[in-house]
Amino acid sequence: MNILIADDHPFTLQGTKSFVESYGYKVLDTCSNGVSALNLIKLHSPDIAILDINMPGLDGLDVTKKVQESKLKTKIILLTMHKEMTIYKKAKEYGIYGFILKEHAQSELEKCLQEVKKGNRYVSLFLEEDLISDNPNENNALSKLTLSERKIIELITQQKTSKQIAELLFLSEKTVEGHRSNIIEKLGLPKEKNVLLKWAIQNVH
Amino acid sequence: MNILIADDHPFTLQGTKSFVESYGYKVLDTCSNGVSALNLIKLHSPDIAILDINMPGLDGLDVTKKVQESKLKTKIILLTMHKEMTIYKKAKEYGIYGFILKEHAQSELEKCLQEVKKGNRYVSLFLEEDLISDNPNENNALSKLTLSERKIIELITQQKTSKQIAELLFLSEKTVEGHRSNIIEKLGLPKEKNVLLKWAIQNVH
DNA sequence: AAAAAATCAGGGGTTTCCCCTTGTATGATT
DNA sequence: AATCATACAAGGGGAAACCCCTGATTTTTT
Repeated sequence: MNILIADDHPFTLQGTKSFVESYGYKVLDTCSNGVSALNLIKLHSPDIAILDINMPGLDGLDVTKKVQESKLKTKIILLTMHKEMTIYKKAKEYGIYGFILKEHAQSELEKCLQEVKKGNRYVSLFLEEDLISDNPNENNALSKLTLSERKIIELITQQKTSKQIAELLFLSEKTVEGHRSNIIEKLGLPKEKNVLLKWAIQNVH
Repeated sequence: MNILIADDHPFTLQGTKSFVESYGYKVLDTCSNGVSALNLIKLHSPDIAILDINMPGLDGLDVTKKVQESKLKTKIILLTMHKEMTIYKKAKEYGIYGFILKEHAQSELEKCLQEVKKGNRYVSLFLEEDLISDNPNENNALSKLTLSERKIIELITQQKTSKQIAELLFLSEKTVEGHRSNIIEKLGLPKEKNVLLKWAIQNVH
C-alpha cells in the first residue's frame, strides 16, 4: 500500500501524513500542488492518493478528472473544508473512492482508508446526512420536483423571496409558499428557518 | 521547554504537533478551542503556546490578550491563514512572541521556536512584504469594517443567523444585531430584508 | 480629553418562512 | 362511474429572523 498525499498547506499536509502513518500505512511521497500530484501519480502510480480539494493551479478535482481520463488505477480520496454538494457530485462522476470533511477527518480517515484498501468507497458520514434526500433518486434530487417547483427553487438560488417569486411568476405569495413546503417535504429537509435557501445554495448549480 | 498547541482543525493541529516534535521539542498538550487553551495555560503554564487565530469562541487573539492581562509568563506564537494588518497590530500590542503565516510556517516555525526559546521575538518574513501591498488596498469594502464586524460578516456568509453568531462568539444577540445595523450603514446597503446575507454571499471570498 | 469601537438592553415593526388545511383540475387506475 | 394521485392554487396562523431606534456603559484608540 503506497500512498501519495497532496495539500498546499504545509501544516495540513504534515498532519495528514502523520495521521496516515500512525494508522500503519506507508506514505510514498507528498507534494503541495495539483500538477506535482498528477506527475507523481503518473510516475509511481501509488495505490491511493489523498488530495486536498483547494489547491492552486490544478485542484484536487481537476487531478481526479485527469486520473480518470488517463485510466490510471490510483484510487483517489478527496479532502475538503466545506461541504459543497456541487463538488461532491462532480467528484462522484469522476469516480472517487473517498470523500472526507477536514473537520471530522480525524475520526473518518482511518475507516476510509480501510474501506478503500478493500476496494470499497467511503463518503463522510457528515456529508450523507445532507444527502439522504439526495441519494435515493440517482444524482439528481431535482428530478423529483415538478416543473413549477423547479422554477421556484431556481429563483430561490437567486436569493429571491417568496414574495418576489410570486410577482415574477404572477402567482399569489401563498401559492409560492405552498410550493416551498412541498419541496421541503419531497427533499426531506429538516425543519429549520431558511432551509430551502441554504439547501439551494449548496446544491443547485 | 513545554509547548501547548491549540487549533480547531484536527489536521492542522496534528501537523503542527508533528513539526514541533520533529524539531525536538516536547508537546505538553493540545486542544481545539480558545477556552481550553486558556485553561490549560493557566493550569500548566507551558513555556510556549502556539495558537491558531481562527477558532470558535475565544480566538487566538483573545487568548493572547487574556494571557497578557493575567500576567502569565507563557510566550505566545500565533498562526494565521490570512495576512491581516489589523490583527497583526493588535497581536503586537498584546506582546506576542511569534507571528507566522500558515502557508510558510514550515520554513519559519523552527527558526521561530529557536528565537522565542532565547527570549527573542520572531515575525514572519513574508508578512512585511504583504504589509506594503496591503496598505493601498482600500478599495475593498471590507476594509471599512472593524474587526468585530468582519468576524460577523464572515459568519453571515456561512448562513449563520444572528442568534447562532451570538452563540459562537459568546455575545448577546442584541450586540450582533447592532453590528449588523452598523455594517449595513457603513456599506450603504438598501433597506431590504436579508440584505446582509445577499451582499455577503456575492461579495465575500 | 475626545472619538471610535464594542457591548448590551428594551421595544417595535415588518418580512419571511413554514406548517396545516382547503379547494380545483386533470389524468390515470380500478 | 368512482376512486385515487398529483399538480396547482390560495388562505390562516404562528414563530423566527431581520432591521430600526434610542440609550447606556465600558474599553480601546487616537
